[in-house]
Amino acid sequence: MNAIRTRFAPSPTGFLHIGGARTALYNWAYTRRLGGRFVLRIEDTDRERSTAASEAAVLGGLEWLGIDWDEGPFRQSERGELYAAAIERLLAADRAYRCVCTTAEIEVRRQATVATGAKWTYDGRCAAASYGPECGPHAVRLRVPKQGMLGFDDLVFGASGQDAREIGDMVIRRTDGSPLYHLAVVVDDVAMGITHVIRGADHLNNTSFQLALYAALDATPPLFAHLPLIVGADGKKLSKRRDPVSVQHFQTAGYLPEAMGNWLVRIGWSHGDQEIFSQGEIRTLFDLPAVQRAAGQADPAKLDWLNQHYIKEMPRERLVRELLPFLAEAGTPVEPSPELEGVADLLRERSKTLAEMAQRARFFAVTDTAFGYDADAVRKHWKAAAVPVVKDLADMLSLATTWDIAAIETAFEAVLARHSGLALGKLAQPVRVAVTGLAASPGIFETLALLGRERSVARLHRALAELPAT
RNA sequence: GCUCCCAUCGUCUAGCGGUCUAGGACGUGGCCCUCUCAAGGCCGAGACACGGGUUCGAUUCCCGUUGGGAGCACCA
Repeated sequence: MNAIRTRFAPSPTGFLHIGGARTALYNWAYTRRLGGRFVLRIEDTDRERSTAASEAAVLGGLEWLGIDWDEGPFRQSERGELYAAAIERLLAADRAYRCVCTTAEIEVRRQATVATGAKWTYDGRCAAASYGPECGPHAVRLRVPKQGMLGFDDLVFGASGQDAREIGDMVIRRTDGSPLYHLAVVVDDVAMGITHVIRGADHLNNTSFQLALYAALDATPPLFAHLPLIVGADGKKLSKRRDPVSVQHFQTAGYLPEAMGNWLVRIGWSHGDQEIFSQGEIRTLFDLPAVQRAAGQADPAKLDWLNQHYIKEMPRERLVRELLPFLAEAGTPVEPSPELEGVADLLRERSKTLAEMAQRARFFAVTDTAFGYDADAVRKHWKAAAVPVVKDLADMLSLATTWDIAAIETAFEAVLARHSGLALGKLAQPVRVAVTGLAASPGIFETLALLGRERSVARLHRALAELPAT
């Protein structure tokens, strides 16, 4: 049996959309599992809306997600002769004809038809006229069968298709000579030997017309698999305005590509009760029959959970590498160090995103004099009664000969005992405020250990000198 | 409006006639742990849209209703 061939065919009209990303992921996974070839094709026939920058954004998004392709990217804007030749062939075989109706004329007739409550399809006025190339400005229309069923067996939706007479003779070449989307798609899919077309369900209704195109081109249609759409949090179509839709948005917000892929693959697909899928599992387990038919909502909270899961599992070195740009972005650039790795380790259980982690790492990345104190934290924990205790601790720590968690804990215990068995919390919280400026942070011993003796003591002294006790 | 599609907890889903007092996960409420925040553990609330059939038996099959979605271009 021959290897399957699939394709992902985005329009570079913005950034990589999460719906498109999922379509690409499904195509990729399906193809990889079956050992086929995955083709990337840029549908940029709409030159108004297509830019090199957005094409780069789409490609970059795919690469970030770990989706690789075997052929392409091909650009439809570079394949015009192919479409022109196909249209000429259809014309020569009388499977298409020239139409001199203007859009204004058609609009009048369309209105009249719609007014009767009927569905409009082109009325075939030019169908029998046999206009030649010299008929003046004209479009080209495909002769679509007027009876019978243009049906297919969708790999996800099952028996699909519609009555041929619902379709009408569609334009395949504009008056300006440019080919229409459907023509270009079908010609390309035939030329590229695509065996499985896996795409969004918004194309389900278009498929019948494309089937007519395959027939007119004497080509065997591929198998089709339509994917339910991803809808917004309100159940409505994703809106660029309301919903975060671009993959790049999530990337810059500090989400990991594996979390993104895991999130997307589970919207509309499942494998029993399994929730966590590595990239490798996706490509060995994904299959079309398990794809859902109902549109699914993208739940950001689930993404957060997934992202934290992958942050918790990530090897220390890579975590730091991923975190670095976010630290710089947060205004606290810092060089990699064993201490930073330690900070990342403490923070991985407390961060949903890398951006959040960078914020939490601020206490470590910021210089000892540049960081500020959270007013609420100071008011709540920097009590007059605590000041002498903190002072004691600062003295004790400044004399410490070893600096590790055990030594710091011992110092705390000694100070606490000296102050008639004060609870640890009464000391830990003011120290936390002095050293991080915040009421919440990783464990206080760990925090001090990573900060080092110099910085810890300096911050305690600074707080003692500057903070108003209440 | 017309054509097509879809319908299990708030969300993603398991379920492919009896195994369902409907399972899991996220989220959510409570408890435990605890120097804070998390993480973690335990417990809880939470759904088969509705109405008809078919069947000994429907979450599962069929038909309506309702609700949602998509498509109806010389856009892609």
